[in-house]
Amino acid sequence: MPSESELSDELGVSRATVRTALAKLAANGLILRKQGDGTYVNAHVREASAHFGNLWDLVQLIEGNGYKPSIKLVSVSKRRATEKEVLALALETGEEVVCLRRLFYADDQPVILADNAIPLSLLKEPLEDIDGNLHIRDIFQRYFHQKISLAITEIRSTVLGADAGQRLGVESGKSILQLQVTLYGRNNLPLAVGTNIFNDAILRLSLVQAWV
Amino acid sequence: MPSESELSDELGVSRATVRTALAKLAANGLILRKQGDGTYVNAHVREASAHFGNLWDLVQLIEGNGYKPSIKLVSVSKRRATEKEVLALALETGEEVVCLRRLFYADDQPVILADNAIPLSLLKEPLEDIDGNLHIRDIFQRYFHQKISLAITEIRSTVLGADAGQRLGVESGKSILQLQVTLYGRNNLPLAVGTNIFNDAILRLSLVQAWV
DNA sequence: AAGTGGTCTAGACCACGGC
DNA sequence: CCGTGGTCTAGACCACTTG
Repeated sequence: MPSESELSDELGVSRATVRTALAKLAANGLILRKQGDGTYVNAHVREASAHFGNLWDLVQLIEGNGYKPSIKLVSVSKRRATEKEVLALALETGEEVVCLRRLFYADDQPVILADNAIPLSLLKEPLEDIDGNLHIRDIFQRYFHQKISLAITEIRSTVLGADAGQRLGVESGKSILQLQVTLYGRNNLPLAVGTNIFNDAILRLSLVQAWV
Repeated sequence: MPSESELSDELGVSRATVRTALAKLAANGLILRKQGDGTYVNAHVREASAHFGNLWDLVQLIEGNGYKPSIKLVSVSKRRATEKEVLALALETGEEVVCLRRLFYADDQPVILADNAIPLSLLKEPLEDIDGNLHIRDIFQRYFHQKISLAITEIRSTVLGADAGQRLGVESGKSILQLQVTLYGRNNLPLAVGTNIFNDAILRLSLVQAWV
């Protein structure tokens, strides 16, 4: 790529401005910077599906694999929080959670079964209004009036159960990926916990890391 | 945290300098920045094991789980590259690769079985000299005179084979994580492909993503 | 309204890599 | 040696959040 000074001349901005822009690209692994040498575009990025560590953004994950993503709501309900959920979501025992079960498709093929539990106390709109086909980001914005600011994803290997197997159209008993996600809001409080059963026979889960 | 202006005053540096420092922390999810509000330390980071997307750095991964890491060389040899390796490493058919098989321990418990294949043509020192207990970064620096600049890791779920099961002290047939890593050098050419069998019953593989 | 982080300028010097 | 990116300064204004 052109050097920083060339870019700042051509674009009519200061070098500092060019640098902050390039820094963002570099942070996502899109370009590689080498002191004393130059800046290069990262030709290997296309090989990865989750460029920016967006493990929790299932829509992007499917797109990154070159498929057209779509979401289908399986069920929405409310129930008492389990002990695990009480712990993870910082609830009082006996509090209720909203349960979203959704199925993600890649080109009309089911690939991810996503279960989410969200504290009922955060819900700002009627439960029945929830449009389960939306992006999780928009669901939180619209019905919970919350913004997601942090996600922690734990990746596990597990054996596919009968129920999930049927939903995904895969014989149960197979080895499959499980992404356990905890989402946090702007106030640093937990918004949701989720379990995503991920058919890694169809979708690749690959990450880039650019070295300093 | 103190505001940028406070920090720049206290530390006697310009605000721009403070900003670049904070930007690095934010990129790794260690702090959260909110325009119009302030900068906050991310208390949830400690829940993650691989903060910086370092999926290929197994030593850091083990440390992140709170264990003391150690490496034991199982075998080092050379052989013809497989077809897959020819493709992934951009070799000619029939070229040879150096094969490193290593076992990673967490507090003296085997947790990761790592197989690496590196083009023999890159080797700059005698094969026998290789110290398999070193960090992969140092192995490349010392014996191949190469620096790792990019890594792409693909995460899969698989069934544990008999051989790997024995090495890891786990009964074979279990569901387990497989990390397939491709390392690239400064010149953007592939340095190595690796398959890491990862016992996720002991080690957690968790990642943070800070939202913008 | 006051304070925060986000963006930007126009300079300067340093550390590194390739030739 | 020269050009590259890395670091740094001392200002300025804007966008946003909170009280």
